[in-house]
Amino acid sequence: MGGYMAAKKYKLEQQFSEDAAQEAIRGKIFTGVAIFVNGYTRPTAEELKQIMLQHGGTYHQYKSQVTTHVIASNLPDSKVRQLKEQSKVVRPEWVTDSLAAGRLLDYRKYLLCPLQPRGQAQLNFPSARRYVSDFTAASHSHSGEFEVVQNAIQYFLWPTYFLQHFGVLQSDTVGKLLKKRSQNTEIVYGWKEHLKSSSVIPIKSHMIQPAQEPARLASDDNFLSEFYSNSRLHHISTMGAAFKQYVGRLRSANSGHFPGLDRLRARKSCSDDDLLSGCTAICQYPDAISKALKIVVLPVSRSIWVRSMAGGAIGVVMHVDMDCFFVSVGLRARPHLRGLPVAVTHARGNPSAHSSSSSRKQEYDCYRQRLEKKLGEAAAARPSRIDGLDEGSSMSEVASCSYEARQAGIKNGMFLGAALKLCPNLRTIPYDFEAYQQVSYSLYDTVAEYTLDIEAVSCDEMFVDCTELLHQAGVAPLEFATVLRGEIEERTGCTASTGFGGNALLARLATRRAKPDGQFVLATSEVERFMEDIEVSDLPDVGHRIANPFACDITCQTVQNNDVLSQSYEEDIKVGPLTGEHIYQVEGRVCDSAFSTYNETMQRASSALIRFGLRFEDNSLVVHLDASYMVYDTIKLQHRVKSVRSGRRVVCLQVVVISPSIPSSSKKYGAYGICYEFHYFSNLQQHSVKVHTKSATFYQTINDGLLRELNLLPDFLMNIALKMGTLSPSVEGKSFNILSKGCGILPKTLDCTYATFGIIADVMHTGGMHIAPVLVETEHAVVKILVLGTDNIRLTEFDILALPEGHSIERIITQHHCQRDTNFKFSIYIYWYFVDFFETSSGYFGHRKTKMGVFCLSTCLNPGGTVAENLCSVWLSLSLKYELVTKLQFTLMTFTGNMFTGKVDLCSLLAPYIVPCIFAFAKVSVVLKAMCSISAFFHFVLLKTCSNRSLNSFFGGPDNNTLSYETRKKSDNSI
DNA sequence: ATCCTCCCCTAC
DNA sequence: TAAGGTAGGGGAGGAT
Ligand SMILES: Nc1ccn([C@H]2C[C@H](O)[C@@H](COP(=O)(O)OP(=O)(O)OP(=O)(O)O)O2)c(=O)n1
Ligand SMILES: [Mg+2]
Ligand SMILES: [Mg+2]
Repeated sequence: MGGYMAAKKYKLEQQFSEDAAQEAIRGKIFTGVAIFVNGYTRPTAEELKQIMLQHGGTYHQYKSQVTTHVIASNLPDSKVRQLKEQSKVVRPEWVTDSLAAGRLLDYRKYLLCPLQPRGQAQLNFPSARRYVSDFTAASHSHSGEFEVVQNAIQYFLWPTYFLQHFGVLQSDTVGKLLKKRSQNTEIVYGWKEHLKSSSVIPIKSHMIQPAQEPARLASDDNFLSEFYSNSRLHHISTMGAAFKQYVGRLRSANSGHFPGLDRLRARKSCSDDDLLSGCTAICQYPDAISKALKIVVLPVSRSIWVRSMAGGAIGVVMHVDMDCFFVSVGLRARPHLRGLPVAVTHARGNPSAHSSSSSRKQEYDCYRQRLEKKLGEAAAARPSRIDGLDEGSSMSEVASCSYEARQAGIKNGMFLGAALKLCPNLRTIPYDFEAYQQVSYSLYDTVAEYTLDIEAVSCDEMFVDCTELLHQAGVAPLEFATVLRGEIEERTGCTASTGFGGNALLARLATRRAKPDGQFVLATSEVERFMEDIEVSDLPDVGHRIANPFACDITCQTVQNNDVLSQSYEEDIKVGPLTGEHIYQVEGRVCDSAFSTYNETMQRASSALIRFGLRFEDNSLVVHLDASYMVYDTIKLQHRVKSVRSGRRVVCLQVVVISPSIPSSSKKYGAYGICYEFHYFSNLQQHSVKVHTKSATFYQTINDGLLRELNLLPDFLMNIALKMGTLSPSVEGKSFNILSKGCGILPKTLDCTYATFGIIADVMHTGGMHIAPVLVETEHAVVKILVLGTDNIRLTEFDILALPEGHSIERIITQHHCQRDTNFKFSIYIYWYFVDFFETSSGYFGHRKTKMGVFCLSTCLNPGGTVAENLCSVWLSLSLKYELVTKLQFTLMTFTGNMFTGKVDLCSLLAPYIVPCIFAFAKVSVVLKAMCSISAFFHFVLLKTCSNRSLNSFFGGPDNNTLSYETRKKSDNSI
């Protein structure tokens, strides 16, 4: 275990010395050169990076628009084609020879592929202005039938956007090459041949409406619905989102009565002392931290905090997960299979079911190539899912397998063929998605009888904050677990396992120990020992890509050997400070993950893309197919987006293109052999557009834009889809957490450098635990007014303390910045800085960054009032209506940058304290110093339903709050 | 200095 | 036959 950390440390030290070396810049022969290294090279990517850094060049981790040269020693043709032409693909000798020569040599002698086109093709785009206004005009001619889709399509078709962003295709490289390839008869015939023999659903012309007519949904509605109804991944994804929503709905409808609690109370059997020790065993923090917390807390409201923090207890988190979920559900109707190895699959595992076993080998080849494309040469050495499979083996995936099957080594996600090799008498049962959903509802409903402090994870899994519940019911964690699991099994016929811990990560790890059909409490005192048995790869969110460099023994043993090290690290992904901290928990034997149980954000992205079986029969149809499929997706998106309320939007067009060099395609994946995927992004901040999805113009636009301007040969287009992201809840959204990372008007991350602030690091060492010290100088607390557009996009901001007294907010805003005719709303925004210390003595996590603690009141205020009046009204309103804010979540940051989080109820007693406290904070009062001296910062979390109406009634109603006007959008649209 | 964009990665 | 969908976090680096 120490090995990988040694390796990690070595790596970071190298990084640091590189940085130092960079300071002394030598010759600058590579000035203006920006390289990206693709695949294996000699010298290695790491060495090339060094050369670049030391000689004036730039090294890119990923290929980007400004990459001037791609360095590669050996690339498949398809990859060369994929690289855009401006980045000349050259051999690494160009760099080394130039270095040796002391000057930049002509790269053309070092081109990897002589076929590379030289000049940049000029594309003749119509002007953006005309393009958009044409589209708008066409849309308006169908008034009354508009789909109010906040739709990206036209922006993808906006030629200047392509020019700027679509390097790969727009530069004509791939387009031309694809075309060239298609003229190669062998390829074309191969492709057609394949199409005939494959199981692709061919799209017939009669399925397609003429472009002039209003078209319906997807080209082949049957295929789409059939696929979706059989796709397990689609189901679990959809159900996951649905249950997150469901919890929110339960919470809004909650009457405050929890029948489960009464049942628990009735059977209360343990004494208060037992209870207390049961809970504190889980969540007691080291003395130093408990003490520190009390320092913060006690001045605010002694009684509340003392109750919540009895014995230093912060919280008890429970994780619940159904045991082999799909199998358990399936076994309810098949009791005779209980105790046997069982798996849920589509195929029945009958080898004779394959008609042509000869294609199996081809299938495996294809699979291997995919892996290679994804992982590079390393794929060959890595164990893969097709190892040991033969002609008769089924490649149907095992969605879930029973614990008897797991004893044979079978795992979820394996191919059935491989599973049968491990366990020939494995029994397979079919999917039953409806039943899964019903059981899921029962599971959630059961837990919801006890508490609604639930964070849904998936259809079979959730986190539950039990702190309050256990205290109220007076039961110990294990007793609650017994009752709850009994009820779940009774109601669903399936078993669940639960784990308890002081935070979500520990709870999750505890569940793993508890399975199957068990429960496990991970006491604080046990954590260190427990973590000894945890591998890096056992941590959630650490998959093979992140774990690999740490898990690989060879790497660890060869730390001393430069060559081997750099080679084995060459392919590693970068581990940043956050991932590093996450991993550190294993080495440090600590688990103080800042996982929040209350990530109560709304859905912020939505997308749909099938990478299976969807193909086109002939070129003439592809346009219609594209269009209709896109319409399908758009509607699907629209439907979902309506329910999540989009504020800021980023839309992405995904285009799947089959690899031109590999005409033979995978049968398993329904002709999706080896594909390339392109993502084209567009930002819709300023543009809410109505798109008439049924007009002929719509199709024409897609036709022109996608196929002509992308110069994409239809033969190779597999699929296209839309993806909407960065959707943010609007003020009137229900049940939202305004402080969630990346949510709403708050930026996702805020970077400031350590050096910016004159911070005194007065380190306390207490009981072996480093506590972050005095962090904040008083002047670093800031109160701002944020001015937002109606779409929640920030227009401008003002520092309140720097504003003149006595002016109304409205006047300040209009005077300073915004046009009088601009529609806006505003909120008050309070924040302060703190230091994010990382362990530096060991050298592991040397990045020092400050982050920002944020407190935000994103509510409608009175624009006619002065700043002071508004602050006052916020305070009063909150005090009067304290139910609005029901939970206070706080975070304590330790010296190592780890965080402890906790939360307490806000009650009438506390609210009057906490609000002035915050403002005092912002106003640089004594309280600020007191609180900051132990480096805590607070998050307010609006957990309770917070409807627009209730907000308005608190803060004066919408009419007072929003200045009217209307012209901004319009003028933006007519660009 | 911070924001924005694009990408990779992970989980169920 | 088989049905490899999706949301969300992290990281790098250019844009502003
Ligand atoms: N690769 C995977 C993983 C999971 N699932 C589905 C089937 C599982 O039953 C369900 C829940 O996933 P879990 O990770 O909770 O696994 P199980 O519930 O099957 O087993 P466990 O007892 O380990 O929780 O999601 C799937 O289809 N494909
Ligand atoms: Mg499970
Ligand atoms: Mg699960």
